Amino acid sequence: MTDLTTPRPGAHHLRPFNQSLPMALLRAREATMRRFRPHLATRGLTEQRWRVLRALTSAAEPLDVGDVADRTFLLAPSLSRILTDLEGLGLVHRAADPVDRRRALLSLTEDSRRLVARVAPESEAIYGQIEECFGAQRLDALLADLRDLEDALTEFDGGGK
Amino acid sequence: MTDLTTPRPGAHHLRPFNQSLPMALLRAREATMRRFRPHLATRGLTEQRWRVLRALTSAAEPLDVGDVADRTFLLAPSLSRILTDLEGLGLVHRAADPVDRRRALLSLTEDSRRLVARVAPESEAIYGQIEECFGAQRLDALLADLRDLEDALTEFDGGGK
DNA sequence: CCCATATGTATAACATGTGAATCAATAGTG
DNA sequence: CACTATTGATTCACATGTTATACATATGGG
Repeated sequence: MTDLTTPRPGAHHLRPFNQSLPMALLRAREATMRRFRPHLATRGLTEQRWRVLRALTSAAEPLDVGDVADRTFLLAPSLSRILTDLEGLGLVHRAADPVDRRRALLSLTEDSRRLVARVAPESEAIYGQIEECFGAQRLDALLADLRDLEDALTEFDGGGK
Repeated sequence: MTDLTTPRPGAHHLRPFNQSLPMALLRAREATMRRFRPHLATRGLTEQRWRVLRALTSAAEPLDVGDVADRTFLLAPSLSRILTDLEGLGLVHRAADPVDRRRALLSLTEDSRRLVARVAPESEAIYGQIEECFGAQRLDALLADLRDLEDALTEFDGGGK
């Protein structure tokens, strides 16, 4: 039987790449999102739009674009387009910060609050199914490991960015 | 102290979404890929192109497009574009399957074998750094958990797709 | 006050993700 | 053999990811 895991001298070795970390994370995420996407789609929401609404929902004060970018893990160009769309749909209100007019202060509209109130329970129900499938305690442990991994990898990247 | 984790009756509950599984997976993956992307970029490779080359490298026989899609976890439209690019760069050879002329059989060129031979060791070195940061055993455990999660979530999706 | 620099957003350009539609070739059926 | 359904692959349309760039406003010296 051929050994696929041990490097042979003189030959470059590549681990079977189903087992590579980036692929594993990608596959796990895709399996997870497959549960949520159809549900969000029925409300005209994409995953990213939903993330923006959630970030604004959980904030007491209006947030500027940079705040939302950090919390949603969206890059500025993507976020800029998404905000334009959400504003067009009447789900987000944009206003210039009176103190620093470079900043745009973002807040939810009444429509979007109602939308969030409808979507949130269904979304939590799906999350509950996932906890049930995988085990709530295991899921918590996995989340902790993922955070540790992120911290370990980010630590030496220069910290700031 | 405000309880942020228990749903209150009458109010929809949303878990603080840094703690949500999709976000955790996204962040962990991004932290990981930040390590690999600059390295691949110096060779003119994107993450996805590299996945295609790896899939073909690890296969003994030429693969058809569907095989590569499954192994790389790329969707057909993305893969189709990437193959066009890779063919244009002289890194992949496309030939019609003589038996079933719908299929395109894909194989590496000599150029791409040389490229893989140069990139693979550097890529493995980065992987080694990650193992060092996080701990090799912990990493293995994490990979196993991720696979379990994927299996648990996929089990009831209808199996086939 | 003027300038150079830094910072917050937005745009541009290209590659990929995602779902739907298309097209060619094959397989099944009568 | 003709007709239809299915399959492998591509193309289309649109949203997002990613990097580099542009633009406006602020900030900190001279």
